[in-house]
Amino acid sequence: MTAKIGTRGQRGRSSATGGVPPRNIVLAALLGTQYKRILPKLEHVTLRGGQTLYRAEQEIEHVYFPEEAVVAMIDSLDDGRTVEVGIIGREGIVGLNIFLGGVVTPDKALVQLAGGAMRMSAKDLRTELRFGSPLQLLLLSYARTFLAVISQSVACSQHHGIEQRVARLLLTLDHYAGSAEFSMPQASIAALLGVRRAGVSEAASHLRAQGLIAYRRGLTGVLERRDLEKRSCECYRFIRRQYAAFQSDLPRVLGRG
Amino acid sequence: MTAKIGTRGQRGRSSATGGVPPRNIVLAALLGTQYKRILPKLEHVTLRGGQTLYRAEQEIEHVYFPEEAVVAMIDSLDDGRTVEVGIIGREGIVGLNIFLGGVVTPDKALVQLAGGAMRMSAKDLRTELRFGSPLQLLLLSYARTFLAVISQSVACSQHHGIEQRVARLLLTLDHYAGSAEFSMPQASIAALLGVRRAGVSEAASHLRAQGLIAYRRGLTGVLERRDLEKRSCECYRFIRRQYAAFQSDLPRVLGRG
DNA sequence: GCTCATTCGTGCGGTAGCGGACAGACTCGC
DNA sequence: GCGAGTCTGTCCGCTACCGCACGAATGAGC
Repeated sequence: MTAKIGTRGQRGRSSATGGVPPRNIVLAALLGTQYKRILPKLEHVTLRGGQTLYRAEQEIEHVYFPEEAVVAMIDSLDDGRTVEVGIIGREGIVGLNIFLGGVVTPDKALVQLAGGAMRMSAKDLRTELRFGSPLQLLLLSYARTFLAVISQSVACSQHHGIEQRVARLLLTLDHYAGSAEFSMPQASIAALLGVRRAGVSEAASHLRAQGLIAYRRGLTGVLERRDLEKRSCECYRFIRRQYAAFQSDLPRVLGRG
Repeated sequence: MTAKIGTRGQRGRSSATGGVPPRNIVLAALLGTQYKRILPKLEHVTLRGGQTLYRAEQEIEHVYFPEEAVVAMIDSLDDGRTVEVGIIGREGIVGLNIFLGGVVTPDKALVQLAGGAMRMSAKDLRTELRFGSPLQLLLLSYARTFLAVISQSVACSQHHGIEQRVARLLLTLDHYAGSAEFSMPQASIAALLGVRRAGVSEAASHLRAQGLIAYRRGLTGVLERRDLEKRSCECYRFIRRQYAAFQSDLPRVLGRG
């Protein structure tokens, strides 16, 4: 039952100085259009797990284009209870609100899985957006995707049980994780789902008993994606479909950039 | 206990042919900029309660700028269970996805309170957006507001009880309703919150017992806003704050249109 | 090898909300 | 005035999850 859990793998990181194609797919989509111009404004950073990128209601300084890193957008209530409203990996952008004309973020952004990301200052992004076209359209399209995903999250937290949601989350993290295992203690899962850690414990041990996942002391891995998807709620597939549509729609969106 | 509930009031409606300032605040914000040009493309319609404006995954034909009408965006799961992800009245727009470059809507749009709305064809909106500036910025800002609201909805459905959420919903409807009472059977409330009607029945009779609301046979009215707000979750205030910020931010947003 | 912080399993009583169901009350149409 | 349809109140057993709490296992640091 401890299969596959051991030393964690970490892939090499790309350089910001060109040559290597960007790992973040939003940036990759800009290859051949704006990418060369914005490249100097991009900076490569390594995000640590647990790092807070944004605090709620605070001014945003940078937008992030994750590579291996995975970031959660988290909404906190007055009494301190939390819930995740979106998981962002190499298919997305952290800092959508800047693009949407805002200055602050309503949510907290917390790094879930350590790894590399490219970032750009909010100021540069605003300047860049004046040049308009490709980046603008891309971000509009991403906003649409994100809106659909978060909308599904409302239904998910209303109607789906803990075990299904744990399965969904682990599938999502596994999808973005560069390695077979990733660091994710049950307490973090509980905070993301907005439930008790004890509830996560029960769900996780149940999934482990069926051989779908493996974990020990915060190191978690998905063993059987297919079967785990069956245990997950429809939301995982829904979200994947949204991101797939986002990507396959890019040619149309950027068509006459 | 049946105070104030009787014949329902309905205010007069504005004409699309100019003169009268628009009742939808997004349109109103365009006065002096784009409004005159887009006016001929706007059409006044009266929306019936229960009317479906969009079905999920269906192509959007019109965007709506509600006046007295109130529309709910509803997410449905495979098993038919539903939940509301946003209530849109005269402060908003139905059809954000078109603006965001989409063609279809992920959610269903269902008219909750009958009333007037202006509408524009999706095609005209797309054309209009090419001219850019004011409308574009306005919609970006609205998208940001909507994102914050829906994000709070996730936390709300995860952490708040039925009674609090019923209070929140009724406050919201009352805010948009032109009349003191509005038509809203418990079954509809239950569908919006994604809970059993029986649960709504208990919550509502509890609130009524305290004299905060009144209702009979689908006709509901808020009697004591202040006290009802205390019974509601923080989400109501949060949402009001977002919309207030949206409005007070309009000068900045449109500043150099 | 021992210590200590972290992580995980588990148990208990309590509760909110579920699914299903039914009866009473009201209202509209005829 | 009557029947049909709608809306609301309520009841049942049941499950999922809560809040709280404690002990055991693990692994990292010394």
